[in-house]
Amino acid sequence: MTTLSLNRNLHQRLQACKYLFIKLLNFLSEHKFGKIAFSFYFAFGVHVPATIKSVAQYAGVSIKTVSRVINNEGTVKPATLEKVQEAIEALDYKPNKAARDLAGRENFVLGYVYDNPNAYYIIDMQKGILDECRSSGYELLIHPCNAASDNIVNELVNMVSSARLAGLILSPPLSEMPQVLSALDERNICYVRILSGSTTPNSSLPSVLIDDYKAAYAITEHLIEQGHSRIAFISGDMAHQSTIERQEGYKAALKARDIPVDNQLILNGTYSFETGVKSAEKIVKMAPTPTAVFACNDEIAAGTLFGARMNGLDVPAQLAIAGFEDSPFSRQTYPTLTTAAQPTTEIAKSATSALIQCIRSRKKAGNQDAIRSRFFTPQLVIRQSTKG
Amino acid sequence: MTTLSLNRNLHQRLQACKYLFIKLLNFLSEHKFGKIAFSFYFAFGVHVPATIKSVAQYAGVSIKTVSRVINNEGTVKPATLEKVQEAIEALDYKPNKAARDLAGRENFVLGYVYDNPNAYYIIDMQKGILDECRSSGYELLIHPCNAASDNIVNELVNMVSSARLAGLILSPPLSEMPQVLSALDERNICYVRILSGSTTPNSSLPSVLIDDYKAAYAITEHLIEQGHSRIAFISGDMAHQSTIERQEGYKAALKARDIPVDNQLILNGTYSFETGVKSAEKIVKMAPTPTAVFACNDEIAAGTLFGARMNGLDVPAQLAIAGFEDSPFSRQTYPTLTTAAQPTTEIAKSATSALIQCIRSRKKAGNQDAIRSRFFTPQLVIRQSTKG
DNA sequence: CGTCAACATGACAACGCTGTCATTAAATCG
DNA sequence: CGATTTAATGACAGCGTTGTCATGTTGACG
Repeated sequence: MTTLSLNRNLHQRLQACKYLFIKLLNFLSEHKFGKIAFSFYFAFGVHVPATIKSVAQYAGVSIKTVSRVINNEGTVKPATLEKVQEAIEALDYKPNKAARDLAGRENFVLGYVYDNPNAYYIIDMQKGILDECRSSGYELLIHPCNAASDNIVNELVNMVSSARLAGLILSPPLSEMPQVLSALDERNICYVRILSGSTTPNSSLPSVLIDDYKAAYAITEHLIEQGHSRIAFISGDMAHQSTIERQEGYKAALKARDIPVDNQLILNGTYSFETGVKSAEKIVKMAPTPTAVFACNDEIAAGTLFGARMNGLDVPAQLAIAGFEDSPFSRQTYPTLTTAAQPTTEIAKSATSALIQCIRSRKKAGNQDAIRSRFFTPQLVIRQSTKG
Repeated sequence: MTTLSLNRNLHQRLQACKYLFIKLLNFLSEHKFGKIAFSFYFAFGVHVPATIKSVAQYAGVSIKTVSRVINNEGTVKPATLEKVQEAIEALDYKPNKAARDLAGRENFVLGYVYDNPNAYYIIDMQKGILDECRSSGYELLIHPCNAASDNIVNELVNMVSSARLAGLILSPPLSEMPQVLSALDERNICYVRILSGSTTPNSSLPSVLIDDYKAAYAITEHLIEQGHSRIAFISGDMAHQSTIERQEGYKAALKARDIPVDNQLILNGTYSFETGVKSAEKIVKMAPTPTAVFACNDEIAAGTLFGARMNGLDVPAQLAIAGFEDSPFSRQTYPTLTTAAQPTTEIAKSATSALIQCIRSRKKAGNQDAIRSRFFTPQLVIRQSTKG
């Protein structure tokens, strides 16, 4: 046997040597270097990141105690805590996410799922989520998808299980799809919803509510104050609750001023530039022509502006246009667009922190803090497109 | 001792029971259920994902062989391979990323680092990268950052080491910053660069090259063909190589038609709407007034359009405007903008696949496939803003 | 039909952390 | 101030992979 193994090919022999050598180095480092910052440079200039073990050794405690410190378990004596924190600092220790994920039940990864053609919105959302993630040690998996796909429920569930996600951030329209929500509930998956509305949904999970109704009311009110009474409304996708809320706000504001709601002035569409263009063409043909348009978002509004101009209409003199969302390009049309600004990055942060809180409270069975919704109301921003 | 431990608090006792119970269940599942699809539902409806172990057992091989199959190591007999693949299918096995990351040297995570205010570009890039990642089992970490920050090099290096990234995708301007590149090289970090140029950079790492020069040449040529000879050029940030390439292309096209390059017609700026607005104001004051403008990107072009209109100029009759990039909003201005279209999503895919290939070839020391650059040339898209 | 590569496969120790439970130190109480 | 609870800490076994090395197995060759 031994003679045979001596005849094995050179490659394997060399590997064996290397292996032994590494063991030797590890042994030496463990027994000789004591309080030296392992994290710097090792023999051969190989960077060896600090591990929980080296921190424990440096601080003179067990690895479990270090684990307690980094997980904020709270059952560590102040003196010990300080020692450990010093060690962490000194060694520039960063917990290995893979190891934590493997050892623990859930991964420190959140998923952001969206189906939204608005690039600016997505970028702002990502920014807010990332900010919050970084300060809590979570990572973010982004997942653009097609909400209309038949397979969307499976797709999401698979993603959660295969990436072992700790939780999901859902923005509209996914946050408003019952089949998605119930599938997640069934599998006990944590999620936070960002959605349109003003009342807390009946759910044990957190939500961030955007009061589109109130903002749409304010926009409509503003148009009325500018002297308009024939105000057209261009809807986005009816699958988005926001469309409905905005329409309701529009109607309510009209009613409050005793202006009858004329259903012919309400045009259906999607959240797209094209909808705006097409709607503008319909609007110019109406008689009497509306003097103002409230478009469900800035993209539609920009399209409407485009269409109005193609038809030789002056904005705002002949047609006032208001959008919604405060996309950068609402400032980049001529004239600039009146709109409602929502603090997207703030909303994202708020949602993310709610989600993380929810995940944490789930881990500790007892600690069922009341889940509270958070509320935001987009603010009216008056620009050139409605100011005669 | 024993009596003492019997008096321990109830909580700990219960946990001990639970622990034993789980062990029992595991034991049973291992010794009784043989070829049953463990992955479905376990006692108590708890979903237990298949592991490499269950696959091995199902297929009647060792876990190492399964590992060989999922890593495509190629040293598995066809018959065995098939057995294992069947087992994987049957159990719906998905390798646990955390475990792979922990056991292996590098994580299956790529980083996309960017500092770019153009939301559409970022979204398209993300989409392409994600597509490629999904089909190769990688994950994506996105990292928006500030390239002008003093600390940018440290920030990136820290990110790579703390998330144990396998590689980085760099888009401009980060892909063109020597200090960033050399820091990454020093630490032997794999990256792929997307950058402006037409010649392969001197590097052992892959690049994706965008031939801005050629595209800018084409745009300028188009303007000349429309009868323009006084063509202003509005630069983006000079820190972007693309700005320089585009300017060079512009100059070369002029020279080729014997039109002298007038440096007064070249305006400096940043890749922003504001730059366009301000430049338009300077342009209308020039005498003789330029009849065409080539803006370094669509955002500047949109700003120029805005500024021109503010000054009562008709586009394209009095001033033709061309942009660059084919952002969606180049289609959403009135008139629509002539521009150069780059297939951003394709570029992202190409870059990502190059990176993954590079990472793989690094793992196997011998397999040094030649690193080849990939080339893209943005294509001229003629729209209303330059067509009298 | 023994010999010896080359090929195929397996046993087992890492990887760095958290969960479980045992143990020790500190606090509380009768 | 000893008994007993409670707080703090530690020892150690996983978690699901991959890397290392050893051990079959096969096939070509003399």
